[in-house]
Amino acid sequence: MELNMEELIKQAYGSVFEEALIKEIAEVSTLVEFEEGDKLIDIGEYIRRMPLLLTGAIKILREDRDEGDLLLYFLEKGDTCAMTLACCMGDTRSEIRAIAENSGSLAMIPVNKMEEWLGKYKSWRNFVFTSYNKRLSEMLNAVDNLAFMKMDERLLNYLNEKAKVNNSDIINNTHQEIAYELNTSRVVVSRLLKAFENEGKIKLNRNNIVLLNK
Amino acid sequence: MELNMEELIKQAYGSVFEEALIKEIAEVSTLVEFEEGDKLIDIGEYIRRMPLLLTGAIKILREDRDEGDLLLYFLEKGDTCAMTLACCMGDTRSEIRAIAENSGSLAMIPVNKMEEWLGKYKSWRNFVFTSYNKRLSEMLNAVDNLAFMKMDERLLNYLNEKAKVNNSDIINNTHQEIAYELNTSRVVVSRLLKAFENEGKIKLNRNNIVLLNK
DNA sequence: ACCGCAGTGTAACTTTTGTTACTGCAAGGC
DNA sequence: GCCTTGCAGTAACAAAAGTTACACTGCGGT
Repeated sequence: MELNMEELIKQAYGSVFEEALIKEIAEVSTLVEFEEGDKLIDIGEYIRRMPLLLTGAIKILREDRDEGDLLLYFLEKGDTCAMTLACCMGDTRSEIRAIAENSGSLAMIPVNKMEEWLGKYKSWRNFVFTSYNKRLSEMLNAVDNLAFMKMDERLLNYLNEKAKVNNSDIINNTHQEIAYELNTSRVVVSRLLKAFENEGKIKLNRNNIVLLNK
Repeated sequence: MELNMEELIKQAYGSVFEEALIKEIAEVSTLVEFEEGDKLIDIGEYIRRMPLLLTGAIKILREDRDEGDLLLYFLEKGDTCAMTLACCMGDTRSEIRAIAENSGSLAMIPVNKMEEWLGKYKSWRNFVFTSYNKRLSEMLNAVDNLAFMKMDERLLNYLNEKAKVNNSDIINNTHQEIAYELNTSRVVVSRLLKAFENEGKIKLNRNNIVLLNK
């Protein structure tokens, strides 16, 4: 199962990191493979190693006070989690939950290397800052969704995002699961989905939704 | 008006930066004083100099698609705007608006120094990362507010935050202004405020609100 | 003193979202 | 086959938030 680590990293980060850094990463990191639904990080956990996403997609969730979660954003190939960065650097507990959206793999890097490379590699510094910026930007996007959009628009966005990260127009989720990630109720989701179907935007089946006329 | 720059910086950042760095900052930065209501950064602007807040408070707003804003968070002494960091490093346009909540002052630092210091001073590196982390954390807080709280709770939070940054239990805002920053309507704000008054939480006057029994 | 106006209070109504409850349906296990 | 169970559809109602409309009230300007 141990493929060539260097090749794997190059595929996801070849255009971002310099040769020497890729070699170093390959040396010190361990490969972790995950399956859909795996809980990669939970709220309150300390993070000892920083993950670099090689393949697959991960969803980042924020927990409701009473119950339920809220999807903040997805991570894809070439992403890392800035929340994790925050935890590594600040040595604090995770404020979010990370769950595998589909199967994939990541390289885990020891925290001390992370800091060392900040001084050593300009490309690493750039990567770290770019990651932070991307995450802030996604958070702004999440805020926009919550503050300015009604449920129907949020749901439509959700379906499109989901289709994108899974690279398929078929969404394999129950209404209950969707409701959970949008922090609303199943009945509301069913209602809105039915309306979308009547408008010809989607086709509803048992356990899956097909996006039409993209 | 030109007070001793070094002293000013030391007051706000004495415990964060090392001596040598404070000296350097004092040398290259320019002092900007601002009054309540001054627009410091607007959406779409490029940012050429990075601001360090010395005194006063600044509110950071996100613009609605059609009209109105939404308050994301406040900055206080010792803070900088990570969104600004993002813009400086990434050389992109600002995604947020920054307006002075009250009068104060800031030190403006040329972008190139910022990068130089990243290599030179550990305390600067720490500061930059801490700022990013704080901002991510505040964004999470904004998300929590929007996703999990009803309007009454959001309003109460808003009043408390406002009292804190202005260091006064008297809030000098019209209902209309509050509605604007919470992205709701004046009628809703008046309604909820009246309910708070009936519950003995606040005292309503013309153009100001007094927080009681803290 | 009077006017004008911004700020506030409030009623009445609509829209959006959440809740409860019940129905039917499909797939898998027995 | 039949039962169980999880999923989806829908009605009916409740709560929260947004909208429209209008009245009242201080205050500043003239």
